[in-house]
Amino acid sequence: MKNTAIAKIFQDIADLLELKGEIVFKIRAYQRAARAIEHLPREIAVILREGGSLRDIPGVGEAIEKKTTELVNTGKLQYYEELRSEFPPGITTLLEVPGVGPKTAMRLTTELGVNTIEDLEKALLDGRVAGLFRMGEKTAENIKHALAALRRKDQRIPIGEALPLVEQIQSVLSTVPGVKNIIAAGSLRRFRETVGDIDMMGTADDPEKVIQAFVRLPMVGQVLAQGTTKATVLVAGGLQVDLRLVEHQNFGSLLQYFTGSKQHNIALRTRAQRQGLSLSEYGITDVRSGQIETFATEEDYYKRLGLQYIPPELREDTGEIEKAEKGQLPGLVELSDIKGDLHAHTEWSDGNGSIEDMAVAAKARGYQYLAITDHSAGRGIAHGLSVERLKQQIAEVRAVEEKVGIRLFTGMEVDIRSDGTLDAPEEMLSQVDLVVAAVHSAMSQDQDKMTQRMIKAMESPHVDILAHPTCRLLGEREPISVDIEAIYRAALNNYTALEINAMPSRLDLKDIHAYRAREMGVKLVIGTDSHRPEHLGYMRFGVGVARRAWCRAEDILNTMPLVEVEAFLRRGK
DNA sequence: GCCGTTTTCGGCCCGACTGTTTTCAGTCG
Repeated sequence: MKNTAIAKIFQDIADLLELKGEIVFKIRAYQRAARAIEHLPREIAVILREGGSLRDIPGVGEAIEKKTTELVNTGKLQYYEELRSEFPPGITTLLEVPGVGPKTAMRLTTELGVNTIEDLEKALLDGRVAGLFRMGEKTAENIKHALAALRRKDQRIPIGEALPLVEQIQSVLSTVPGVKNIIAAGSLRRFRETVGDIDMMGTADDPEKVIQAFVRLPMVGQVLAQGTTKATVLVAGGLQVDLRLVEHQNFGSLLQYFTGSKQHNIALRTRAQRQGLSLSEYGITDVRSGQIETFATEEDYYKRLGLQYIPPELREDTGEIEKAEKGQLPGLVELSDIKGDLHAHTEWSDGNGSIEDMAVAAKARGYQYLAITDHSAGRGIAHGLSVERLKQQIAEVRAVEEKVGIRLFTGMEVDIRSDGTLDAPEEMLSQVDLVVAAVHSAMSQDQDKMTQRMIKAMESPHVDILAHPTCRLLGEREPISVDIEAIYRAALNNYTALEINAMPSRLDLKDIHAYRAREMGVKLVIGTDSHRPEHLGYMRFGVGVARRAWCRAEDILNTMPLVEVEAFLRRGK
């Protein structure tokens, strides 16, 4: 059983216990464990198989360890089955409706026989909800709206769409006179791969003016609320954007609060409590004296708590606070550390720019090198390179290299066939500086076959990089089924770098995978898989993933200067 | 149910909003 499935069950248990009216602390314990398991960089099944302990996972104690073990070993959990049988099936879906909490859900079920979203809709329409004791027209109306919004709302949107939107908003609002800061907090600032909504914060001399400019932005579809310091709007696709203006001296505490994650903040407050401090979005209060200290910057805020500054990408309550206490947080890789891109396409296969276009764009980014890795001739891939065309391409790469003045690596992105062989003859593979291998077909193979297939490819003496290792497309295609730990080991044994593919639709490896790979000592590389010159800008998305994986510059191959990358390519695997 | 330079027992994050009350429960982030 996968971690995601285990986490889902514990979250479900928390919901059911909430409906049951259990004490909140027990409910929180299950929620915390669910989140911790969801974010775990290793599969629990693997940890157990290797005789490891689950008690190291924060929030997992004796009872939850036992239940997790039962789930992994039998695929079922007695406790969960019994708990579920106490309620009508589907009742927890009611909790997904904003405004409906456990108390309301239970009353809907017991007093109105409402068990599903459809039942709820009917009960709202015929006025039964409004007729409940301590409920009224207004409450029913609010639930009706929330339900409509829930249906309309698209899934969480990829960070690749959200970030450019935020930057548009920033660029307009920062021109309003008197604006000092405008920044997105929340999951976007933590660089999660998808975001549910956008929380923006700022400081300004005249907040009202900024709010007015905000609600008049061209991308705003509907204004939900507008006050003097706060406004909420919907933009295209139903995405909600909040803007909140605050006093300058409070900016640090507020930014910290709204950046989250919730789990990080809870852990932080629990710790502060032991020091006699109480944390809130307004600052840090000394419980005994009642004195509140405010903070203009997050750096000062963390410092006051006796902690190293914790970068937003690490704020997930996965051990960052303990490390910050000891001053042991790693210095994370920055976009400015990147010295080149080792995965790019041109019009020689399915790309949209010439070799020169790509080289010029790479040079403009300050890169020392760029690899041209067009597709091999394999089935399903447009305009793959033949032996003859590759020869011509190499000649052109060399000419452009001379002309533009940037080191260009000749290369190929070669398809890994279903049996693990490479879709290019030896005479091609041996001619290029760098080979990127990737799965593009037969993605539904079973786990054993897929794992063997990829390992076989990595064992080829020519393969330098395994690209987008899990082949997922965010919101579109599930990852392939593969023993990911075996892939890490094979990468290590065969001196193959694993790619963090920076295309916003891929982000593959994802954060927790990259975390574990790094921990095992695997060399990672961030590649944009660019198909046109401006795609080189995707690099920042890959860097975001790497930072969430706690990567330092030295963990990433393409932060290395040219000579070291050349040494890597000559490593004689 | 978890956890410990207060504790193996007794605690457990913080504040705001809303609607329906007549002092607050429920929900949210």
